[in-house]
Amino acid sequence: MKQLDHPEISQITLAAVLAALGDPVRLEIVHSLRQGERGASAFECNLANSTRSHHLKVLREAGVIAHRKEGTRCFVALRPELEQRFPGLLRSVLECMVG
Amino acid sequence: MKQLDHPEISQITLAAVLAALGDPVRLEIVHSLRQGERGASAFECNLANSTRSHHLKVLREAGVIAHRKEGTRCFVALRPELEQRFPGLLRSVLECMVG
DNA sequence: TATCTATTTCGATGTTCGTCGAACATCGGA
DNA sequence: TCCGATGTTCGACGAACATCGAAATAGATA
Repeated sequence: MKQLDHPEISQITLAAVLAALGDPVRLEIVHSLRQGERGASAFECNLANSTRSHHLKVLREAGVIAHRKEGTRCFVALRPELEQRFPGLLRSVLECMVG
Repeated sequence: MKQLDHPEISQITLAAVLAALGDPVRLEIVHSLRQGERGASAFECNLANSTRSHHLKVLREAGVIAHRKEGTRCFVALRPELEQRFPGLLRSVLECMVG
C-alpha cells in the first residue's frame, strides 16, 4: 500500500499554509475536518473527482492535512503537527469561519 | 489628493485575506507593519517599485492594509477593522512569524 | 483472472500571479 | 513652469493554478 508523501514539519512554511488556505474550496474542506477524519469522497462539493484530488494535494503538500489510504478508499484529517509548527493558527482561522 | 479605494468591512472575505497573506513578500510587509504605520518606500525589499506597488494593492484590496497618500509620499498601516471582522486572525499569523 | 470501485495522474485549456521596465500621474520646490 | 521624487498603471512574459474529461492505477471481490 503505497502512501502519499507528506512534508516534514520543519519544511512547512507559513506562506505556503496561508496560500493553501486562501481558497474557498480548500477552506471548506479544512472546515469540514475540524471534527476529525473523513473519507475523501464525503466532501459535498460539486467538483470533478480530479479537481477534488488536486485540492487535497495542495493541502497535503502545504502540510495542512494528512492523507491516508486504506484499501481503495482514502481518509483525510488535519495534521496535528501543524499545531506544533504554528500554534493557534488553524484554530484561529477556523474560528473566523463561524458565520 | 485622490485617495485609493478600500473595501468595506463586510466585503472582506477570509479566503481573500489568507490568499493575500500567502506570499512571502506580503507576509514580510505585514510583519513590518505590526508596530504601526510606515512609509511605503521603507520596506527593504529588492523589488521594483511597480512590484511593490502591486503587492500593496493586493493587500489593500483584500482589506489587510490602509493606504494613505500625503503629498508625494504614501503611508501604509494595518487596517484596524480587520480585527473586528476576523478577531485574532492577524495576531495569530504574526505570532507564527517570530522565527 | 476478470471486474468493480475509489482515487490519482495526464493532457488540455483558460485564468491568475509575480515580476519587470516603460510610461504616466501627482506633488513640492527651485 | 519646469524638475525631481514618489507611486501607480500598463503591457508583457513565464510560471503556477483551477478545472475538466479520459486514461491509468491499486485494492477488493467474485
